[in-house]
Amino acid sequence: MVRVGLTTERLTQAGADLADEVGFEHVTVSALARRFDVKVASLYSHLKSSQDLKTKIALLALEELADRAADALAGRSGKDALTAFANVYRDYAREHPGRYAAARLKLDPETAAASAGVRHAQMTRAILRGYDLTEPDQTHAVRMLGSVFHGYVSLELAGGFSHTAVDSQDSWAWILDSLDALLRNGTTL
Amino acid sequence: MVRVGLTTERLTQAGADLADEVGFEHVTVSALARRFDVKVASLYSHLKSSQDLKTKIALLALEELADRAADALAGRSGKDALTAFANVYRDYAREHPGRYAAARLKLDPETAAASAGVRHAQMTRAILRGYDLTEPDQTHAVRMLGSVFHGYVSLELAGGFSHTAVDSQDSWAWILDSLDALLRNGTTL
DNA sequence: CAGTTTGCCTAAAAGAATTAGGCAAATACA
DNA sequence: TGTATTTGCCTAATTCTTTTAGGCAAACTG
Repeated sequence: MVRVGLTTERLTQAGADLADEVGFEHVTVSALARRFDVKVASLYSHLKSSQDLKTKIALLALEELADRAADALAGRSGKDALTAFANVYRDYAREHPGRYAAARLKLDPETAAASAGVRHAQMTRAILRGYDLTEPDQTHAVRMLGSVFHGYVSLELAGGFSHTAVDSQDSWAWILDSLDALLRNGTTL
Repeated sequence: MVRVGLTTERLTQAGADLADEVGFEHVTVSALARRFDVKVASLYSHLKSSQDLKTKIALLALEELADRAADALAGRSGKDALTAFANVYRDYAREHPGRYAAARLKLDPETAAASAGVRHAQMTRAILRGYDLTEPDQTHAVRMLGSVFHGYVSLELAGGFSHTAVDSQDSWAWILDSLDALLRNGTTL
């Protein structure tokens, strides 16, 4: 009976990889056990439940995403920062569709408050400091940016933009131009 | 052995109701059978599989949403149309969170092409006719509107906007104002 | 009212989640 | 180094969900 060396971290990582391969909705404790070639019950020393596994994958994805975003924002401001930030989301979702789906999991309020989700909000506000917005407009703008980024990425991932001849990359650039213009003009449009 | 009168339509309807009550991800053939007080196997005369049920709920939701949107658009144009259309999405998602989640299910291309999803795209284009956009800008704008509506609604539903003092309704209005202004100004921002 | 269709059933297999309790490997400690 | 303790992974069992096969009776067809 050789010990494989399971830990919560390794399980979470492998679960995230599994999500990218088969889709987050198909991540299961059984499949994860198979991947480590151990019995299912063995995972329950490290994970409370199937839901717990999903939550841990979500938190991992949020961390990774926040780390990448922080990297991308370093030394940038204005439209440059906006674009870099937006591309982090889009690129991450394309590279890691399962992890991205996990990041969209609805977390209970305490878990969400302790997650990297708060860093995301902070970074969005940091970007908006490059534009001239005061409250409550800044909050409105935070929400708008979050909506556009998440909405675009998730529609694109679902294949929603593959029917038309127009290239998705062009639409993305156009949208970022538009958002930048919008924010520069403040509320006086 | 009294016959309950199961039909695919009744099952789909009840499945949609169930989704609104317990969440689309918790919709199961077993739960649906329980609701009709019949044995699980009985549903398989009307449904091919669990996936089939989910797809049918998704198609139902897309139809309902398109019907509401068509109603809302009748006799409106410009910002009035834009606002009415956007509110249909948001209101539907708030009234029927399970159905809305179902409508976001990834459908295989043929199913999607035969679904009410195409009406949604057509209506979005109809709204944009009230603004002065030519291709490919119109396509970019279609994608942007879709992203914002879907993104906002899904973030709001996930509770993402409940942490701040700023009212979600105000942000929504601000965003619609911004989009209208953006589209009115064309690409010359 | 006989014949056919068909709706809901029982039965059964297989995958997935979860808990309880056990044995052996790793670690601690004398 | 040998013993004691912890702990990692196991077997076993329960429950729930999905899905298929085959049967009987109710509802239409004539």
